[in-house]
Amino acid sequence: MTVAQPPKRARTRARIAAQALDLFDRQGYEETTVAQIASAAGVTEMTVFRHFPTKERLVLDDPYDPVIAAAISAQPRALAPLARTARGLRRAWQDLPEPDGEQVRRRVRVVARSQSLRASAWRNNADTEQIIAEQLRGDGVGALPARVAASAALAALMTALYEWAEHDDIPLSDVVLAALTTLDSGDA
Amino acid sequence: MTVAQPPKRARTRARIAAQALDLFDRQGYEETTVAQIASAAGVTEMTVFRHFPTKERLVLDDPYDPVIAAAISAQPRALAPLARTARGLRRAWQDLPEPDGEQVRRRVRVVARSQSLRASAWRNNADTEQIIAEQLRGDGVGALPARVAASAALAALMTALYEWAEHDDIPLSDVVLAALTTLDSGDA
DNA sequence: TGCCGAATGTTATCGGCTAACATTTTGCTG
DNA sequence: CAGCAAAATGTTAGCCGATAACATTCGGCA
Repeated sequence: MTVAQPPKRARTRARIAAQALDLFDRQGYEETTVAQIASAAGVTEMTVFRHFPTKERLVLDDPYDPVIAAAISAQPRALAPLARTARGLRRAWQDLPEPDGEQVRRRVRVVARSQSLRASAWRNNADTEQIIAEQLRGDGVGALPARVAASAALAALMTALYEWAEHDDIPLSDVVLAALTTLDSGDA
Repeated sequence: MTVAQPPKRARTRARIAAQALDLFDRQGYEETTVAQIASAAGVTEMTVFRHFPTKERLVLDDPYDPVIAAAISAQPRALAPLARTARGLRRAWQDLPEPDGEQVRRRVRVVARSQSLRASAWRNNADTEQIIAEQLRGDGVGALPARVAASAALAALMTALYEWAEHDDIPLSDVVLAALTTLDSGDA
């Protein structure tokens, strides 16, 4: 067993993540202790940290960056930076698979309800923001407008997600679309 | 001594804040320990926490909310939510006193350089964001567009501040104006 | 089966933060 | 100016998240 990760590690990791999400959703993020999560998953605190570098990471993850950058780059350069970013994000969103409902919603809701987690989510977005900004700059936008457009667009997106998570009846795509339209009223 | 706060408390508080800013600026936020701050201020750790509820609050403060809400409300309702917010913020900014340079710049720079502080700054903004959003809603904007516009505008503002803090030569008002113009290209 | 390395457990420690209680300082009042 | 109550600070103890060093168990393949 020298190379690819065996199933055991993955199973433990999944167990921990599941128990964590469960506890977070039921009692709140701050109110849940890593020790609780560990014992719920039949594991030691130490093991939790070996699978997830921080408590936040039990909830926050993000693999979307490349898709987003590409979609933004594909937008016409004639557009204003913000419009280009908004349309790029809209496009990227369409290309992404609609996530499987309830699971994601619970996750987002946990984040939405913890001030500290929302803050951390922002830190998580810093990477994405930088990638967007760099993409814009490479396409001829100045440094400040690039960063501004990127951060504003991401803020809008996050806000949309949080709003969605708290209202069971709205489809995700509608909310995201509406948010991005608030940034850039033009049609795609 | 039953009523108004005597000068001593204020002096101690100021001493702590000053030493903290100094240490943060020189060695970074994460790298500075509350114990260090305390001892630099000739005081106990406990006392630091009695003056500032958390370490973050040694850097982050914000008294601007009311001005902002008023300025946004004064904008014409015919405008799109984002445009109204951007122009309101621009207006509020003009009404505020230009802060006294270096002191503020150091503070912002400390925040800009710490991912975790930037994240916390966002949490700090949550109040302002809500106030802006409520103002917009009261003026006839839907819930989602209101929140989206508020968060996007604030994100833009913060980004401008960070950019400014890292470049000694640019005047603050220029950066802020440029950022808000990226959101809403129309003239005021 | 026996072995090697991966996965987990132990123990100790650090930094931010809180609570309960003791002590000093402050500045007014007599 | 003496004395007193409240305010300000100190002391001690502890919780929680996180990290490090070292020991132990487990899992699968030769």
